[in-house]
Amino acid sequence: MAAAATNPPSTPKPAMRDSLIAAAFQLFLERGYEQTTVDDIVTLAGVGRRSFFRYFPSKEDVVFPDHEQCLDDMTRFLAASADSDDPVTRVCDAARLVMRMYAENPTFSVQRYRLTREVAGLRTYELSVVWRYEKTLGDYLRTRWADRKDGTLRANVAAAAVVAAHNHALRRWLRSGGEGEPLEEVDRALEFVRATWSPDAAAGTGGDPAGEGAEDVVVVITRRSTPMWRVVREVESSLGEG
Amino acid sequence: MAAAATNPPSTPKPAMRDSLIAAAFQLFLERGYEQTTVDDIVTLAGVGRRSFFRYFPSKEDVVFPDHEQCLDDMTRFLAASADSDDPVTRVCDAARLVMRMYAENPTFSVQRYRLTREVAGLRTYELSVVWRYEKTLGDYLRTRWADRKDGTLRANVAAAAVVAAHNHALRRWLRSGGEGEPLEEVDRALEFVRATWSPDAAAGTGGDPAGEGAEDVVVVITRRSTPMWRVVREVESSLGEG
DNA sequence: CCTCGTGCGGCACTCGGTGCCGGAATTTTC
DNA sequence: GAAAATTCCGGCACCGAGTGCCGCACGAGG
Repeated sequence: MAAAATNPPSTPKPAMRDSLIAAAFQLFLERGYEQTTVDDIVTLAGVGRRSFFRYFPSKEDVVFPDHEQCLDDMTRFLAASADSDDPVTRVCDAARLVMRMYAENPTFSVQRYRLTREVAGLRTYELSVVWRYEKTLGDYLRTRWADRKDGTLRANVAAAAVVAAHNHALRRWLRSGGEGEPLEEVDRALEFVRATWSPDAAAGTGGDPAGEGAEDVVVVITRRSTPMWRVVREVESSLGEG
Repeated sequence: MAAAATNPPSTPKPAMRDSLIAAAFQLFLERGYEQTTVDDIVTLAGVGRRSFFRYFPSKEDVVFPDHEQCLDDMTRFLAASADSDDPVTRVCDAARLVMRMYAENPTFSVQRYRLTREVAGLRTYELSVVWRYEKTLGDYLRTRWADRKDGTLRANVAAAAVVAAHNHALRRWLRSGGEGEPLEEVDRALEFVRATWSPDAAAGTGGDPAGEGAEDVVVVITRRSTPMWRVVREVESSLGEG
């Protein structure tokens, strides 16, 4: 809440926190989550029990040590968006942030996935985290569609759809053990959502906000039922703007 | 799971369970959820502490005493569906079941809503319940769209959209204090989802027997430098083949 | 009358989580 | 460079949720 005000350049890196995470996962993986007590963790880490709860509000939090930061990044990313951006596209890019974070440490992500699949308590905790992401996306869409008819309904449903598509790709990748390129999978899934949500015609320069150089490629998504002249007109006007 | 095999006609009605629910809500409403201990509840109900956990696995469960039954109803409802039914429509009807259950006891639902809004622990518990509904809907859609391209992705996203629309209407109604007709609101919201998901099919008619739709969305990727007439020719020939 | 199954209450215990305090380390200030 | 203040850490004591176990009362059946 009121913890870190300025630390985008480099994290102070508290050593004790990392050692607690390491000790916790070592024990979780070798004897299971519920079979490991907090006392076991702090004994292995060589610190006091009280210090554990200084860095992690609960035992579950040690399993998801980076989500708080990622949620922060997403909030800032959405806050830094311009009014000219397409809201749905922006939200999809925000979801990509989460996937990127998982992809940074594949082995860690897969290990955690195994844990969350087996332990019911961790699953519900993960649900609460996912809910915060969805709420963040929904809040952004709500403000962008404030003047629109059924704006909040549209925002809620769209946020849920984006989260579902992201999780679909994420889980597929995690189930495969971290093989393949997860970013491509999530792009496919999100493009599917975007296609069903801007059905008349969506055209623009390809994804990845940070990636330069691909200005040349144009992606067009439409439906069979849309008349060809409408597609052409939409594409031409979109190209004209760029 | 393996508890009740046959009790659709009439519930055996354990008296102690109901008295525990009544005592719990009385205390929750007058001094708050976290300020009420299980000992307080069983003292007011005049039963032993051990009996509380016989009927409710956790303190949170007493707040949602009917969801287990409702989830059971939904599962049976979906299992009893015919292959001729439109999957999306069927799932929307299943979501209506949940709304109906809330609408049966408006005051109770509103009181519970107030609690879940304030207490974080109850919110996450509710999330886990909602997740089970979403999973049930998703499993049904997955089997119905097993042969379809991107069937599981489509199922996951559609289930999430239906749940989001349902929750949107539900929360609006709960926030209003239980005024108005909740079923109408949820119908509107679900129709919105159905419109964005089966746009070709008109509302009401069973339509679209699971054949069309998957290949409805067309994705075209090309370059800026490609002449428009080549793009059009390519798209038209590609559509002709399909 | 005895027995067996069941539902309930009453412990005693584990473990997650918190408040509080004292001490050590580190930084600030003169 | 020493004293003072702040921060960080460990060690309690404590609360409350949840569980295992045992004993007891009650009703059904031989």
